[in-house]
Amino acid sequence: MRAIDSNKIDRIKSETKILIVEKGYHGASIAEIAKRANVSDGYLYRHYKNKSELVKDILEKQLEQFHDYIFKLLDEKESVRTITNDIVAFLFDLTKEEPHAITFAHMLVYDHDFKYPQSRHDAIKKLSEEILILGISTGEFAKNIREIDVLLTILTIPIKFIEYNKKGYHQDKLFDKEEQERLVNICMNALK
Amino acid sequence: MRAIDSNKIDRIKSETKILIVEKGYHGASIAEIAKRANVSDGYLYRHYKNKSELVKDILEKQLEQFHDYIFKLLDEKESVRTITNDIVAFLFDLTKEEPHAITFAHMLVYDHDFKYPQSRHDAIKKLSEEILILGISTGEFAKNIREIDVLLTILTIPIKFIEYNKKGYHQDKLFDKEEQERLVNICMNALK
Amino acid sequence: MRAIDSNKIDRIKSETKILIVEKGYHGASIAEIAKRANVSDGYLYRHYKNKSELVKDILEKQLEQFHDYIFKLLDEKESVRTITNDIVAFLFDLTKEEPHAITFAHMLVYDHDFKYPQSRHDAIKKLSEEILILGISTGEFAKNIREIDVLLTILTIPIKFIEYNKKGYHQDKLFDKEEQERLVNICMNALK
Amino acid sequence: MRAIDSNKIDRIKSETKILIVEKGYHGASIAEIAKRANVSDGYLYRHYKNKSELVKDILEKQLEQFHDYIFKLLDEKESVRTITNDIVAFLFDLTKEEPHAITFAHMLVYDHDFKYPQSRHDAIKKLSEEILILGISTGEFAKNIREIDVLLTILTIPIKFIEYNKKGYHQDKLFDKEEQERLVNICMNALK
DNA sequence: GATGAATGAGGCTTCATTCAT
DNA sequence: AATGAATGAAGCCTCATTCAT
Repeated sequence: MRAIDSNKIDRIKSETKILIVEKGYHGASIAEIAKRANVSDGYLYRHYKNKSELVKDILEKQLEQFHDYIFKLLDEKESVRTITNDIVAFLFDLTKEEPHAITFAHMLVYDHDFKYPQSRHDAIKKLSEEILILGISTGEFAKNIREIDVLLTILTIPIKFIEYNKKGYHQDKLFDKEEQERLVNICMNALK
Repeated sequence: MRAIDSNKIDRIKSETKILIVEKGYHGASIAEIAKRANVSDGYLYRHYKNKSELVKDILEKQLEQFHDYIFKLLDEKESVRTITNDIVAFLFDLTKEEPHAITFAHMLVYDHDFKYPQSRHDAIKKLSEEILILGISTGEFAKNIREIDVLLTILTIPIKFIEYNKKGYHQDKLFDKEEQERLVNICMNALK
Repeated sequence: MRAIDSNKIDRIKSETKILIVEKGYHGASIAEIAKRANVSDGYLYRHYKNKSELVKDILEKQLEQFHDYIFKLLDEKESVRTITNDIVAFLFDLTKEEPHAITFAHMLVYDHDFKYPQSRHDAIKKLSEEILILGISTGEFAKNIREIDVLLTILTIPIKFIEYNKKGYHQDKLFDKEEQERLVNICMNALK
Repeated sequence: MRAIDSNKIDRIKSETKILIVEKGYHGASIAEIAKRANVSDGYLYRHYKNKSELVKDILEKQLEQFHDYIFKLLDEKESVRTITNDIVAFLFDLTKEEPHAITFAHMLVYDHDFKYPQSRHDAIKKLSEEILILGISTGEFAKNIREIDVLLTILTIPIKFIEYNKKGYHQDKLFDKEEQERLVNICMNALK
């Protein structure tokens, strides 16, 4: 990766992600990130105000990519089921490519050392809202379903599924089509 | 000779919880915990080997209480629905009494600086297992439901519901009977 | 020892010696000394101003016993050789009874955390002086021998011999008559 | 970019030596060493893993220099007397240049807080061994002389002589040729 | 633009000592 | 008289950040 990617910033981002998953936000020192990225400690501060901003940038982009993908699905698809199915597929694929991606996000959401971006909070609210509207209009959701229920199921269950797997609960089948289908069913049933 | 002032230890535990919720594990310094608890810095180390042990003790007891409660429900109740209902009620009550309790646990589960207790991991696995067996036997669960699905729904959705509320998603109605019923329905439908 | 010796102070002294040899002056904490001596932490401070005084008292008494023994020899004996022989015998016997006694003294003489007693400094000076006078008068010493040479040989070599043995230099023969004789010869030859 | 200021490290080493002689290993705090060396507290840790390593490095180099010098003498000289003479001269010169050098070493040898380097232990054993062989072959030593006797005399007496002088025993003449000769005679006579 | 030497605030922890009981 | 609960000063060390080169 270092050989191919001559871009220092990319190397920094990549090593930061890895190190944070390995050692947590605090355990990931600037010195070690810089060393692994083959960059000087000071270089980092020419692009980011501080450690927190670096990490926020990485996380924000990862979440943005996820949220944008769902917004795009909402533009294209006409049923919540297909959207849910695509979300699960997206997350399964992401995990296959970057096994730590979801853990990375999880670790930071509850770390007070850097602030969770407001923009992502807003995006999640908007997504839940739009999915709710769609689900009601297509009749896939019961009448008393609310935004938070969408958040609790479609946007939480697939992510938690991946995390629990990594943590050693349930390891028979890994992220295949059958699991994917079961997850989608669980989510859709939940909101029916 | 003076008797051990058990208030002091209680104050330490209480302030530790609050401070960790406010500032995270790292942000919660021994010095500030001691100051808020009106106790000397060194006092803490007469009762706990170190910061990590103090926090682990608090967390473990809280989780143990929760898990034991569910084990008791499993002994007494005969349907998953009533158990789920009681779990939600328990968590709502806990949150009313100690608004930070669940956030506190969340913050630590993903912190690398101290190890999540294996005993709790095991307890959660056993709980999912037993609830699954009950749900299958009563016909409340579909045939293809697995342990992890129980974990993802009954043991995750109510907790996440409370967390998302605290974080400002959906704040109209707080933890009343109506919400409780809706959550139970979502969980039971999910696994049907 | 504890059962026989009901005297708390003696138990404290004894455990202090052992612990200092095991862990050094700093490593020997009041808490552990008190625990081993089966006495409360505070008890100690009813008899000694502080840790340093406790240790000084123990050391001083041990050195005093040694020095007084030599003064007595000087009163009784008429040759340096017999005195030297008795000194070596005394130190060998002491080491057999209390293997750590000499190490204990060595550890403290160079520890700045407590002051070496002036009285012992004076005693050593006086001893060297008197032995020198005797050696010159008996013709056992050369004319150019001085106090410090007595100190360097008769009062240093036997002690260092025991220490070096404990530290693992030369372990064939332990503190027997043959070794004793050799040491005495070395000292006497040195000053001839 | 700045080059490493080797003066700083030298200053640290120098002040560490002085402070340890003044106050002992424990009494010499990192904070005071840094302050006296006009360096930040943390600076030290960019060059040494911890306090113990810093001190060990200083001590080891000093002892190594001394031992290497003696090994060199053994290669070149053909009598123990000339070697002993050179050892005493070396130590006298060292003390004139660095009055604390020998005290510094003494203080650490008996301190439990940091381990005496095994390499130095081995070197001393080897030195005693080689000097013994030479002394026997030249007829300078009696037949019953052993390694430990060499250690007790040639390698101990000159050092102790300097220490006792610093401590105020015998201060008339300081480290001149006459004293040197007397010390050599004492050592050589001892082993004859 | 880039480096990496150097800083120093702040964290955790220990333990001799005090004093209420 | 004796205890041992409680204190808090002081120590070691880490690491994000700065800035001279």
